[in-house]
Amino acid sequence: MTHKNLTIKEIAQRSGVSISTVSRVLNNSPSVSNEKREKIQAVIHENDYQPSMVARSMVSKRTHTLAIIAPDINNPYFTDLISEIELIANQSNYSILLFNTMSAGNRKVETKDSIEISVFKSILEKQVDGIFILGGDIDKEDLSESYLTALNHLNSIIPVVVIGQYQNGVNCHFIDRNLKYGVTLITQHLLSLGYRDIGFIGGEPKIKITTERVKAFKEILSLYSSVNEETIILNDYYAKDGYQAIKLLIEKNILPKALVAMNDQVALGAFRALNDYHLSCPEDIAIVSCDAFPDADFQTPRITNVNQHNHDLAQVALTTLLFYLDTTEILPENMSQHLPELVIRESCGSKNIGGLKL
Amino acid sequence: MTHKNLTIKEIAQRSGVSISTVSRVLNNSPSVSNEKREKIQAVIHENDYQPSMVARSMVSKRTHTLAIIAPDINNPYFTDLISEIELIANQSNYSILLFNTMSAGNRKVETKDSIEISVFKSILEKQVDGIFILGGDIDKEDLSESYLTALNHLNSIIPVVVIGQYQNGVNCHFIDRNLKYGVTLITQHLLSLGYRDIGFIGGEPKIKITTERVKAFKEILSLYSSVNEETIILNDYYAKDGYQAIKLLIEKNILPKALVAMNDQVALGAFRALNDYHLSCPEDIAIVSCDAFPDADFQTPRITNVNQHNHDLAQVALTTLLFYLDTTEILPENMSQHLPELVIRESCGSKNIGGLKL
DNA sequence: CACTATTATGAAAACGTTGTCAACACTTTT
DNA sequence: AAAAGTGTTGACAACGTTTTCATAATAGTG
Repeated sequence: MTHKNLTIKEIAQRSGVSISTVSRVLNNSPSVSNEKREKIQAVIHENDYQPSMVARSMVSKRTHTLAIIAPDINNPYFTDLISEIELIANQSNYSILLFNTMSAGNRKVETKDSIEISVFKSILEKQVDGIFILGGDIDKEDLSESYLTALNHLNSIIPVVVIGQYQNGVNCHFIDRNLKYGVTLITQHLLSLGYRDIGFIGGEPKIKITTERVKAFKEILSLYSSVNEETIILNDYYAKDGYQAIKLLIEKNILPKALVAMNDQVALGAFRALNDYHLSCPEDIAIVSCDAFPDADFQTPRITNVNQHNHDLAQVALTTLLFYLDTTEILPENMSQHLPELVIRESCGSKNIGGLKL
Repeated sequence: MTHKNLTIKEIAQRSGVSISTVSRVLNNSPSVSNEKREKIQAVIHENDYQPSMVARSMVSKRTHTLAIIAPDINNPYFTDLISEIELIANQSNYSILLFNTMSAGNRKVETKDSIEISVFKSILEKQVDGIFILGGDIDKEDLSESYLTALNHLNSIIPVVVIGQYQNGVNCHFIDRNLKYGVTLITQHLLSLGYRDIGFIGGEPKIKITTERVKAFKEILSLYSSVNEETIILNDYYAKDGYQAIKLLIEKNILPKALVAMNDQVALGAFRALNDYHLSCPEDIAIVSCDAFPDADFQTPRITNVNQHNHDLAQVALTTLLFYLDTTEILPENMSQHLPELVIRESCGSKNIGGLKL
């Protein structure tokens, strides 16, 4: 803390030129004599001079910073997205301002005034160039009026890209997650293995990700079998919830032959509960998941799941946002993204049952 | 993007006062007549006016932003720290600029010029008020000369707090992790259960976290038994590495009776490998871990491990950094933090062996 | 050789705040 | 009644850049 960064003025003085000329070499303007350019560059280098982004932002109106709003950065789904966005953003010379709204996860906070709305204020203050919303309030089926106005106001000043399901009345750009396709894929896999008695576990009830998936699940299941509402247990997205779901099904004595879990964590919790009741997957029950997390291939049993290609999602989101940064007012067509991909491992019991066809 | 944020000038005009007066109400200066204050506040509210942090930073030299440099935000250890730091920082009105250096993890990048050094430059540019380094290059046993100068230069301008082991020649403030204590604790537990043939798996070889732990492991083990270097397998911090380690030990036919794993992920990978060889934990071998990750209690077997109380670490780190922000030049005494805590579950086999004492 | 392009340079305004200072209108003190 | 204090207010400099504009120096043209 003894040192301080020099200013362009001091660089100019030490190089014996004007501020303007230094600015020119900083911005690679061609109209500077080689002699002075070299001298200036030498001085810059000697003093480890870094131009102040703050001052630059002052005039350019750009902070080269993007905000990410995520509800729970301890959840692998979000960190996967965040790390991918961060990577690509850095390559395009943008930094990431991270806001963890804690509106999901172990340490979830319930307040009457949404944390997210107050986060919007901070973001406005910070004058980021663009904003990603990865989940949280935006996923609720019943958006509050105040949240909606706050979000639309935000979006009217700074472009917002939401990774999630489209919501009526929200003006932001949505990157759709193709939620239905993934569940359909994996439920179909269970069906094609011969399972008919299939339930669904995990996911918060009034959240779009959950409701959309459950809806798609019921649709496909009802084509081949009947839906038993009792074996659809919605609580939350974590291991404890898979555990609780299994416990409930067993206690009520309605454990089905197969289950679709919201994600790998829920599946993990389910495995644990089964073990505690001396049952095992896939012998006694098949369990698959809609959302792959990093260690699926190391769990016992290895989890049959759907790889949602979140990396790819992040890429599309960033491209979209960068687009809006420059070319205001024009809407791009939906960009391509990889479709969810079924990854067959052990927990579906495909090895045991062995390819019954539909 | 149709709207734009007003400036203080426009607020002043619409309120019929000078810029200075508006600035006074923004900063709660007492010397403003009630009449004008109310008028101005009304105008501010009507227009959703947010003062520009950029302009404020320009004059105050403070951005109210802290940077976090982490090597792999897909690793629960880091997200745990990040989310805790973010939470407390927000409460103190600081925002978090996140830099993921990808110097660890699945997508690790190797370059001749350290990514971290280039991150230092971005950070300098952004003029954050303080910096956290959570891991990465700083943990290397042999720090490169260029990294060291870059880091010390950075720290001479912006205060840096490192969560990690002290390094000679680095001037930053270090928050020590008490690494030794945790391994000692858990190794002692194995010893007290009667195990003598104990190995160690996981962790990158030339990284301080690893070397410190292995050293402590050897120290305590050698008091009661002999150390077999062959059963110490250092590769990396992830599930694949636990898997690989077990595979190696089995192939060389030197699988010990118990293993200390670097962290829960390594343990998970080890469980998986055992299963593939039709062995099981803890019946055939006990496996415990030095670093707890969220789902330890849902794995099969439930993992006996050490809770390092990382939350607490984050708290200390933030307090330290905030201290340096205001009171330059003075060193605070080490703040208290929770000691690592042994959590006995199943994977140590304590239930089977049942309390042999040392 | 005068006249116009072209290139290199610096002065000064602008960005949106805060902070210092002076000025004004009142009170209060002497 | 003059002096001194107190509470409100606005003008203006400052923060570190970029950008616009004018100008000086050089080269190219008829």
